[in-house]
This record gives sequence, structure tokens and C-alpha cells, in this order.
Amino acid sequence: MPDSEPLDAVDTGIVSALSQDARATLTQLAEQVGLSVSSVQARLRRLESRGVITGYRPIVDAEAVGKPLAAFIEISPLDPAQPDNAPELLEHLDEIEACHSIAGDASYMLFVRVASPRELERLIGQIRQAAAVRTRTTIALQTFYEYRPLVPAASEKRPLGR
Amino acid sequence: MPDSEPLDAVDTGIVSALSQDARATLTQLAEQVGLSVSSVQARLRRLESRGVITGYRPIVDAEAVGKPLAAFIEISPLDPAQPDNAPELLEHLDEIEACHSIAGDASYMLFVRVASPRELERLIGQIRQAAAVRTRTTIALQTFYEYRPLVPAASEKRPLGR
DNA sequence: AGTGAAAGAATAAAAGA
DNA sequence: TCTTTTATTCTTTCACT
Repeated sequence: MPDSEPLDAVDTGIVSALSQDARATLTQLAEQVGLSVSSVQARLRRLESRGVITGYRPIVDAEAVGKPLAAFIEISPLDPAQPDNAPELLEHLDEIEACHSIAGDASYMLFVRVASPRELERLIGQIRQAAAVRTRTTIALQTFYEYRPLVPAASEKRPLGR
Repeated sequence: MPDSEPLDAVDTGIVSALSQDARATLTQLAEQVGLSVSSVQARLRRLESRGVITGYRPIVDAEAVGKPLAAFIEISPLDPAQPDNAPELLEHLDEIEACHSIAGDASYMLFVRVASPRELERLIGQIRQAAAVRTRTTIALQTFYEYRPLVPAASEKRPLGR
């Protein structure tokens, strides 16, 4: 439950700079936003402790780590009368990268990555069994882009000097 | 086009550690994998230049940055005879976080984030117009998890001391 | 490829405005 | 809440294995 206080321009600048490179140093961030390093450090810690920033991830080539096959899996309860806690029941399956509840035919949308069609088959079986659901799977053939920055670069927002 | 040489245990360890915290210092990574800092630095640079790691992102609370509404948008060409370069045509829309081509009824699956239903309506209009497609939108009601590490923590793979 | 050491850079903590 | 200062830690480079 992140703090609901709105972000000021400096906070937004920090988040924006990190969105381009989350390994940027405090010194680099400080240059970007025009404050001292210490201030930026305090701001960043506050953003983290308020839950505005909840972690940092590398963008990893899926093939290089042996998971070239991505898919969307929509799931729906077999028995709509049963209590539904599919996200919990599936949390241990670490092939699942994301889990959203959705408005539509299905109850949830998962995004998964696996090594092979064979592994996908196995994973779908595990999902069905673990959560008592039926599934509808859509294979991703090619990823054009993903993990695009949630907050666009600050330099793109005010085309001043460029 | 990332290098296809397979990752050894050390590389995997580095990627795994970064997957938990992409802002980890080289010193921390070195501890994790049991090599010197210099070696880890050289390894990490190599992973980056080979395209195994292509960037770093913060995980940002979508509400805090004013984009509380997420949706999946499937798109299909209005005229299947036309050349199809939808991903390019849509790239400038920075509300689009991801774009995959898919096997299924539709041609592409987008994942988008916007400020409001009104903004979603506007975005869908822009997508239709820019790429000459029809769309099918599924709203995300709640996100249980996302951006889960592609590579699980090394400590979870060999439950030795814990 | 990996190590260790030395110089330079970044971070953390503290004090004051 | 920002800045400056200082101590500590991290990163970088390089000579060597």
C-alpha cells in the first residue's frame, strides 16, 4: 500500500531517470534533477519506503536464460461457487511472471515464460491442478518491446534544448 | 541479437542476484557468486555487451505515477492484405508497455497503462487510427504480481544452509 | 579468466541552515 | 528539506598470475 501523497517534480525526475537506467548512481540522478546527492539519496529512500519504488530488475534476454517461449494464459474457475484464491495457489510457480485479475471472459490473465512447448504443457497442467481452473493459452510468437519505462524520460517531456 | 554462448554458473548467479535487486553493488554480487569484484565487473560488462542484460528498470507503483488503469489490448488488422508493421506504428505511444505478436485470433497483444478510462478510450482510438486495426480490450482489475524475476534466486535453487 | 592493490568516485551519516 | 562535510565503501584500472 504505497503512500498516496503525490510526487513532486523532483521525485518524478528521479523515477524517470531510474526508468531509463535503474543502476544510475545517486550522483547521476542528482545531476538529472538538479539537487545535491544527499537530497536525492533521501528522496530515493523515501520513494522506496513509501512503496513508490518497490524493487529493481534487470531486463534479461529470455533466450539467454533458457526461457525462449512466452505465453499468456487466461484462467477461469472450474467451479464458480468455490472460493477463488488462484493467485495465491499459483504463486509458487516461478514460470509465472505476472498475474492480473481481469474483466472479461476469464478471471485471471497470467504471463509465463518457459523453456519449451513441452514445459508449457507441463506448466499448464500444474496450473489447472493447483488452482482448479480451466485455461486458455495464447502463445507469444515474437516480442517487439516490453518493460518500456512507465514514466517517459524527462528530456522527452519538455523539448527545450534539443 | 544476444550472443548465444550459454551462461555458466557464475553468469547465472550474477543474473539471478540482479533479478532480486538490480541495484546491488559489484561487491554484493561478488559475495553472492564467490568471485573477486574485478571478475564480477568484467562478467557483468560482458553480459551487457552480449545483450544478455539489456537494461535495468525500477518497479514503480503505477498509481503513484498516475497510471492506475492497466489493460490488455489485442489488435487485428482491418485489412489483412495490407503490410503489417503495427509494432513500429505504435511505438511512439508510450502508454504501451509491451507489444507481442501472438498465435491466436488477434495479431498482437499489447499491455498498456493509462490514467483513466477516458485516457484508455483515447489511447484505443489512437491505436486504431495509427495502425489501421480493430481492437479487443481486457481491463486489468487487480495486479497480484508482475515483474517476477525471470531467474529465481540462487538461494532457492539449492536449499543448503537454510 | 581471474586476482589484488591503489586511485578515484560514490555513498552514508551527521550537523547546521 | 536542502546543503556541506567527513568517513566509509564501492568502482575502476592496471600489473600480474
